[in-house]
Amino acid sequence: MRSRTARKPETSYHHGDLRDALIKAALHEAERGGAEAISIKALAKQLGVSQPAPYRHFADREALLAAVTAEAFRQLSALLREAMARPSKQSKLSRLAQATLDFGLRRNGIYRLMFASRTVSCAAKGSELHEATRETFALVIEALEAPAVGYLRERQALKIWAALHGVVMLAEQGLFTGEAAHATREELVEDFVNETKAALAVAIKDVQRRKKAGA
Amino acid sequence: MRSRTARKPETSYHHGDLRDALIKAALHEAERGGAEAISIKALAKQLGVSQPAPYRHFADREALLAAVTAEAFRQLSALLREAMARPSKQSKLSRLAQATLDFGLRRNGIYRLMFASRTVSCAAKGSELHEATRETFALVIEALEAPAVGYLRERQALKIWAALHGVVMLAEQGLFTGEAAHATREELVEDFVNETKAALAVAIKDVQRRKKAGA
DNA sequence: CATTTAAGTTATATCCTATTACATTCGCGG
DNA sequence: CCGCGAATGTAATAGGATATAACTTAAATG
Repeated sequence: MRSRTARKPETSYHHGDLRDALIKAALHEAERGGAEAISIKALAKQLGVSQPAPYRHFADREALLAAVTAEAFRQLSALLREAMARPSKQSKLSRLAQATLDFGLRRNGIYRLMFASRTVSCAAKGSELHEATRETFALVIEALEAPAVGYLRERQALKIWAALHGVVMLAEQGLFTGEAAHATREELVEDFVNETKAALAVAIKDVQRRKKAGA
Repeated sequence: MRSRTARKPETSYHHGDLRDALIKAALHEAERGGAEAISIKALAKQLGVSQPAPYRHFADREALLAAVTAEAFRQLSALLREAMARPSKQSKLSRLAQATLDFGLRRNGIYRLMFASRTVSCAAKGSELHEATRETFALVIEALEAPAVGYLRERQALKIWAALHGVVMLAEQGLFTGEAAHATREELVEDFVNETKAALAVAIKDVQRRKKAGA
């Protein structure tokens, strides 16, 4: 009766790992319905504990959402890392970009939790969530496969990251379906990838040229 | 006692224009808190009507949100139209882009309602909301100030529109503040604008060249 | 093994959505 | 001008969610 997830179902009374089970179950709920689909009461019932039990682990709903969002970022990071590590003819950046698009569309409820809620912007500087978002963005920079050239590398990372999110957003809005489908989402993403590469190449040459002139 | 908004406060009992008042009040609530901040009960109280009164005008909360979102799109359209009409040294596209960024940051709660909720993607094809979103996107195409060149013009519109939303999203996440502030939001937007113009120019020349070759 | 503490339970308060049945007013045809 | 139907609003109520308080059980640690 305790079971259903049967993590460490032990004797009874104590769940064993309720905190973790809550996050995983919430992530599952959010998959389709986004943040709104996460109900503490429903989660408690699903996991076979009393309704207020989750409050032992999370101060309030917001705290749970923050933890879920952080976990989602870690999952995205893992996915991107895997995509970048995979041998392929395409560039790392291209693989990261397409993987992000895929994640954003497949797991859109979670994606909205990560990028379209106020949870992230409210995250304190040292928080678990803040760290998780920073780590993900670091992967974007890594995917550029470019040396640090002033602030230009970070700037290109910001640009491609922004563009990617925009594509996911518009795709979810249905701007790529029907009559307005003048390009596929993948094509657009590839466009942005190529523009980023071109801009980076120019920036790097520029820096080297300046260095030579100064030397 | 009826008043507070004092629209057409008449005798009593009948509000006069409850539907409209609800939308306006809801928009105001959403300004800071997004969709979650819209409570039918609270709105009813605010407008001095009984709690179930709004249900005479909207089937459920979702229907109200859809109407509010449609109104928000019309307001954005008006803003963009104004920005494009305003005499300026800058291009129409640049003005539209900066105006969108401004709207997205200033009225972020509403912006999230428009672009980060599932309300829009669930809108039926002929619905008020669907039309409002299409009209806004039409303004983006107009801002390109380019002739129709196959599907390429719409494609560029999609790209700049996506990029803009991405910038708003990341800005709201705080990726432009602190150590990661390797560029301002405005700079990034201007970058995207310029890339769009360049790509469009190339596309147009390409089409003309092909036309000449065919003639 | 005793005691402290982490983790869970029952009961309850409050807020919100939504429905049902009833009341009031508006406006239009006779 | 009046009366009747449709639109609009109200009161009462059901049901679900968050959150807190007071109490209980099991684990862990000296």
